Amino acid sequence: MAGKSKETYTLWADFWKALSHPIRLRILENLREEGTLNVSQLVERLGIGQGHLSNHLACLKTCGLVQTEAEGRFIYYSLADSRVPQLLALGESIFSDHWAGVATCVVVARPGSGSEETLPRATDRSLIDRVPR
Amino acid sequence: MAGKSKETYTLWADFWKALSHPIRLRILENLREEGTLNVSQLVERLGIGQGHLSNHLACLKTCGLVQTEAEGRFIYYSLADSRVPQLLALGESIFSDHWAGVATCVVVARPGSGSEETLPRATDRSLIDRVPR
DNA sequence: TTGTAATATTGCAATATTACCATATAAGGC
DNA sequence: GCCTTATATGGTAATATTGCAATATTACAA
Repeated sequence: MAGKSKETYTLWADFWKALSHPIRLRILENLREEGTLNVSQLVERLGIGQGHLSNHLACLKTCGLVQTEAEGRFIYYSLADSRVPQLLALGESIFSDHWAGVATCVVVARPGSGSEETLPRATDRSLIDRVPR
Repeated sequence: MAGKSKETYTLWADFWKALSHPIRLRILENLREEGTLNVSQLVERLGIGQGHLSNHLACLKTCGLVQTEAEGRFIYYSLADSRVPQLLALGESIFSDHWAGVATCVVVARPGSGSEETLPRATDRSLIDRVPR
């Protein structure tokens, strides 16, 4: 029997959910590239409403993926620790080998996730270049 | 600008969703411990309906987290490759430092994920009922 | 104090996901 | 062929999540 209780798995699943949203992933990638960004800078980069972004930031923070530092009325966000970029890199590694399958998964893929008719954009070299044809 | 398209982030988020369900995590942990299990063995270990399990297994397979080998009428499932247990270990490492926060995250935590109001759970009558008044 | 910019919180309609059941397929033995 | 077991698929009611707009808070400067 696996050593954890059912409740623990539910909570652990909730942790993974923090990574399961395109906006939250874009936030993490922006922070990985830039190191530190405040909310206004993220609003600008992501092109979404401030309130909406704020909800996602709160989620990432309580789940331990980002940390904040207040400076005057600006709040600077950055990745919480070095395990976070490691986790992103490992996930991306597996994902990039299986993105075509993910797009067909009825459980997980949304009705516009990519390969319904058009497979991921040709602008995305980092992934496209690995795709077998 | 982060190098990926919005569509790619959506698909990547879908990949993480494969990890974001307690039953799918329990499947992965059982496979990590046992190496290989068929569907009937998993039904028994998890105590859920076979059809329900089958949907989750299909999800894990198309997302590249598990692989199968048919042997007669049995289908044996195992983790897809060595990156999968690495990913689980890294995720668990971060999660175990932040589970209390995860439980409070409005975006991600379900209404029964664990410590709604830190430890002595409201459902724990044995404690609550003792409180005078 | 008042004004204003930066960020957070809340309410809710629209949308997506889950759990369960019934049914379908596939393989092996008789 | 027919029966049984192992696994997969489809429909759908119940439930959970998202996106957005309105509102609240906080910090600073004048």
